[in-house]
Amino acid sequence: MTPNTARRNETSRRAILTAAFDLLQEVGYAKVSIEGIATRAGVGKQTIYRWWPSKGTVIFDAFLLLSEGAEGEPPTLPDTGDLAADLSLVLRATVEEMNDPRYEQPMRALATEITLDAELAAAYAQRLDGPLREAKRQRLRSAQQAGQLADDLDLDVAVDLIWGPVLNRWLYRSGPLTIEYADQVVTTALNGLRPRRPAAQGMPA
Amino acid sequence: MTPNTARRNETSRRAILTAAFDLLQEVGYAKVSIEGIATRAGVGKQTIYRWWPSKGTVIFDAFLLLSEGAEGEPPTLPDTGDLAADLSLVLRATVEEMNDPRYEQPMRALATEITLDAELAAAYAQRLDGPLREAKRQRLRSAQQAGQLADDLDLDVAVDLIWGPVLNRWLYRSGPLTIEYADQVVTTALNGLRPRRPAAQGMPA
Amino acid sequence: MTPNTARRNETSRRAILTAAFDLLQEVGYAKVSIEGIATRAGVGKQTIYRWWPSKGTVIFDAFLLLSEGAEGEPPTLPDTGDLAADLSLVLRATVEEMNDPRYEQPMRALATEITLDAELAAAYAQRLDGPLREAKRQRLRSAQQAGQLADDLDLDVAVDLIWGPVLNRWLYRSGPLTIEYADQVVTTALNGLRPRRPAAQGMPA
Amino acid sequence: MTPNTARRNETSRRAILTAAFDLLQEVGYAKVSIEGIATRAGVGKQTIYRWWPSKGTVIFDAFLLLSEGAEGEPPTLPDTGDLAADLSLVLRATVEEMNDPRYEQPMRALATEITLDAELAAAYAQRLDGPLREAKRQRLRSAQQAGQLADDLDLDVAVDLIWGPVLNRWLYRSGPLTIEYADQVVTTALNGLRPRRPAAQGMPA
DNA sequence: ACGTAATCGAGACGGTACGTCCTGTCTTCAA
DNA sequence: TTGAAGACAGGACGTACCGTCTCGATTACGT
Repeated sequence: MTPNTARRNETSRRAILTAAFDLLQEVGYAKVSIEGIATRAGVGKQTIYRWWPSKGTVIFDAFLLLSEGAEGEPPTLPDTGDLAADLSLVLRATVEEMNDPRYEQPMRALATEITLDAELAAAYAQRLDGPLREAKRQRLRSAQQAGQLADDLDLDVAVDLIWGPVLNRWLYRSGPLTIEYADQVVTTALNGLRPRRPAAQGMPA
Repeated sequence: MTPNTARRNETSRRAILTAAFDLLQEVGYAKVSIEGIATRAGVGKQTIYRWWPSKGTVIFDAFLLLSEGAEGEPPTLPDTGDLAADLSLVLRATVEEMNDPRYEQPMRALATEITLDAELAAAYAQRLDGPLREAKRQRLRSAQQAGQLADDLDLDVAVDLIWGPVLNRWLYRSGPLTIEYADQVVTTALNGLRPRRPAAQGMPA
Repeated sequence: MTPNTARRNETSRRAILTAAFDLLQEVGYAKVSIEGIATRAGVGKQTIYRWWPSKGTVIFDAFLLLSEGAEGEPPTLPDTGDLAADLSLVLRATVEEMNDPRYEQPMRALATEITLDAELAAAYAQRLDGPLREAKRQRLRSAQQAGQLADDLDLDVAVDLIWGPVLNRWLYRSGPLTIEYADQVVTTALNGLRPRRPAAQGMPA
Repeated sequence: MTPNTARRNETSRRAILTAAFDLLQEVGYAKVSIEGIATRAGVGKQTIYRWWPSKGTVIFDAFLLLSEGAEGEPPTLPDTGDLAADLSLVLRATVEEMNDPRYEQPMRALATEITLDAELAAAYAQRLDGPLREAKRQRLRSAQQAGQLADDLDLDVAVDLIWGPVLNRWLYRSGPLTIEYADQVVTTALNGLRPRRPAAQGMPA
């Protein structure tokens, strides 16, 4: 039933994923069709249907292909000891990527597919977001061990608190997604909404 | 050119929006078509195309119809003086709505449309999310004035910090969306990620 | 279920049938597709599928359209009193039509469809061949009444005996299909295979 | 270039031809595909494409295989001296074969291919119909020499006159194909359409 | 109250894409 | 080297919808 992966044509695979990504960028998610991807990739439609069950999985794999180059070495976040600065650096980069016209359309397409398809969401959580999220958690853990974060802090919640607002503002376009906003999120998340006595801030590393 | 709204058939309008919402719930966004909505509503296709420019706006209006009942009195958040408790109450309700099978599919459909269509996102920000967001801001402002929140806090960032993680976890299914999670987000957002001297908690500055 | 014939677009109908006939002639039956007919006719595929259940019925109707001009007055065979001459005239015309490159491919296509589809064969017998066959029968009946044909002759068998060999030689290409052959068939059918005393032949009209 | 016939796998060849014939019978010409034949025969597609240039030639060879058993001794028609009786016998058998559900679909498929493909028609005339037609001619020649048929009779025309009507009625389903019809054709062909003095019948010239 | 003009349900139309089946070619691997 | 297996580019299938259009039949106005 499942086709023999061993015989798979790697050239066609890459052509399909590249075509899919490029088309997303050029014409936008709504106008991308399997037929269009096949034509652009110089491939028969059946070759797509043989290996991918849905348009969403093609898009997903297109992103996987992008990140394949960096495979081997798992991603890490910078760790200078200054947590706020490190987080700011990373979050600013995220914001810039989200504003990059080359990635915006494809990323929105991926987000859409994940929103609608639970299976894809699981795959995303495991294969695309997984390593990155682990790096984020790791950076926070390091800070926690240095006494810069609360001992009882749930690191997953912490990650959500920092990256959630940014991702959300991007998806819903609920406001300008700027570097300043990123910094505000970092600061506010670190300090909390409540008033804070100055003495409590800026503990030495 | 623009159709005369005065002559619009209100019965058809409601039938279309109800049919759209019901179909989203029953068959999911991907399988909902204008044609299907028209048939289900017992309406000609042209009647839809005459009044709505896209499927997304139909879905949007279907949500507007839902919230029409509560029109007149703008929404407010509870204000018992205990900010954490009030936020927890509201966020728990949000979580429960997101987990309600009656609303999940339609809400995901709306989120999808907003993600892909900037115009729709603006309409959403203004007409659907606007009043609610103002209520959230208002509750926080009230707390701020009572000295429970930092003076220099940007209330929009604060709203994002509280609701962003939840909305995000729901969209991406990046983890279980429970009442406990809602509470954790509230607590962590209020206190911040940094260690906080116990004495400093819940005390006016 | 059946579409409303009243709303049918007559222009499209003629374009489809003309395109079908022309394509048969130009590229041959095997390479004619519904898709090709639709494109050539400048018509959506659905417009063909809406009104015709199969490629065969389209081809059939294309022939019907051709003979629509002559509708009204039923066809008749010439009746000069000289049966052999009249039959020869008609059969020669048939042979020439079969050898006409404009009609050969379409006629072979129609023959093929009739061979494979009993329903189409019935439609052919009734609507396309029917009037013509009646005319043939009528000419023979006239001769029979004039004492030129056997009293107990079954006219349907007689028609088959004259036209069957020609049609068959055309279909199977079992030999050259010439005017001489047509005449031979007429003479042989009229006289029979058996030897015939000269006196029996050439009865005065 | 041309595959080496010596190395050909006879088992596969028979499996293919048998599968083709069986499929024609079971699902009809329109639904038979090379792919289907290969699967049914337990054979790779390439094995078919290697040895046959078209679906028509496969079908043709399937019929050849059927008549292979009788190879060696060329077919003959019965010759009791009573021509009418002998022809009736043979034509009745033909009619029965045409009405046999086991052969009808395959024979229609073969007829279709011959109608559309001149090369195949030539192969048919030579290899499948050839010997049989020669037998028919031979029987008539024998009768002619016995003075039962006209001296100047063209035997090919005579064969067409007898078998043409039957084959035609079968292909076009223009009427019931019965034993009675077969007999009528024989009688009418022998006697001709013209009136015949009773005394002249069955008498040597 | 009455024409008249817009809206309505209905659905045909030219199209695009779907997901499937098949064609004829090619490659891989076992015998 | 042949053959079974099956991937490949490509073309057509028959279906579902798109957004536009045309058809009467209401329907609500403005006179």
